[in-house]
Amino acid sequence: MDSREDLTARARIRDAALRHFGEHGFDRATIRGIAATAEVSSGLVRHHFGSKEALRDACDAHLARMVSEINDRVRADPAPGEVNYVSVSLAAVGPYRDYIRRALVEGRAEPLFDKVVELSADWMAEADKKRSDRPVVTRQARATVSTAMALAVTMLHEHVSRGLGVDVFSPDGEDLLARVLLDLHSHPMLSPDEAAAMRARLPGKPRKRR
Amino acid sequence: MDSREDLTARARIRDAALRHFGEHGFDRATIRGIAATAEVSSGLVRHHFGSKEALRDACDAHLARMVSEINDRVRADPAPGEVNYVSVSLAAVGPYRDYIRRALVEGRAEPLFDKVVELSADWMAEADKKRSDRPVVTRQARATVSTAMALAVTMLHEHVSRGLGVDVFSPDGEDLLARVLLDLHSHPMLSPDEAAAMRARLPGKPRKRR
DNA sequence: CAGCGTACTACACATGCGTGTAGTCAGCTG
DNA sequence: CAGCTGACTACACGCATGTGTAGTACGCTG
Repeated sequence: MDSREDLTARARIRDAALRHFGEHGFDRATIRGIAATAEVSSGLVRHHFGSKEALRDACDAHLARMVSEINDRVRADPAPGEVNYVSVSLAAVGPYRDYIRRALVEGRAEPLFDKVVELSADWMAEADKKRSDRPVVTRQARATVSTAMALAVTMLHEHVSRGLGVDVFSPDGEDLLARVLLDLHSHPMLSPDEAAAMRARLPGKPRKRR
Repeated sequence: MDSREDLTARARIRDAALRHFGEHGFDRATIRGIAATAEVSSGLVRHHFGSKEALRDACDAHLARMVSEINDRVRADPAPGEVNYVSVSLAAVGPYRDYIRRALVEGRAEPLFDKVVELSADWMAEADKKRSDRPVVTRQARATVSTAMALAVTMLHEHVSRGLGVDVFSPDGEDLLARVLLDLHSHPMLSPDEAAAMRARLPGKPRKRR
């Protein structure tokens, strides 16, 4: 098998950029380095993408397409018991993990985040059916925060790995993480009364559903 | 009041660096820019800190000191009903927020993260007393993941703000966020049986407490 | 074959940046 | 006063990097 994997030069450049941006960050990554990885001249990078920023935009766009595909796949398959399907799906993207992490933290990759929120909201809609009390905040709001939390482990994987004593991206780490998440997600930190009491102590007027 | 705030040049440089690193990131921030903000020559930056990386190390160290102080203060004051004291404390640091965010995501600022985990573990020890079943994973592990989750909103604040429709760092945003967190933390995503079922379906041998 | 557009390369340019050097000035010590 | 040390500045060097330009090879179309 050819090391260039039969991809067009343009695609090879994009993939190399994804890797370099992910590994070193946008600033430290160099067009020359990307070109070398893609086995093309640095001029060709400019020829195809125009500028470094445009190259990153192309990477973002490519990522958005891939996330759409994953999204459709997950949506097609009910995948019932998957708590942290979010992390799983993202981890599955493998080499793109670092890129995604940076993109998310820098506030880019909106479609990615929003798609995952959608998914989360769907799942939450199911869960809400079994719920006795009426939520005081939108499902959208809950899904958003919940998504951010689900992504936290990936975002802070160095620290989480250190705290757990295992690399969270290793099989052992994933296993332990799953057990921790199961525990956290099945044991509320607050009882309903505690929550109500604290909500009552919140400053400002009681907020209506938005 | 003097705009230079009566700080020594060294301190002004450090503070300026904190701001610049936070706003633009380590790479995009320039020693010259930092020097300008601190109203000193770029040479003095080198004189005091030796190199750009050493300057960042000094920032990290300064941050660690501040976090220690916050840590002690929080520990001294029982601060009973504070769910998201983590975010609160960090948000309180204000101008350092962006710096902290980057440091955490880049895997630096270990003392910061670990201190917060400690705090979280303390809180969790209290909560565990009211718990009927015996956790299958360490408190340390739960505290770690829980801390990462608590930090998620700050890490991904752009996306969370977009999802909530309010800037999470504005008063309105903080209020809404508190309500969302109260809801999420008082309603488990999984029932104990569901969790048990899913745990049973996990691959690998059942893991002992570590 | 002529003409032409596209993929692609080699190379030069300009610039911003971290760093290194030399030197000034104030304050302290003997 | 002489001598020294440390805070501080001005300035130049070298280098990496994004970008711009000129040119080549190849395939298509008439």
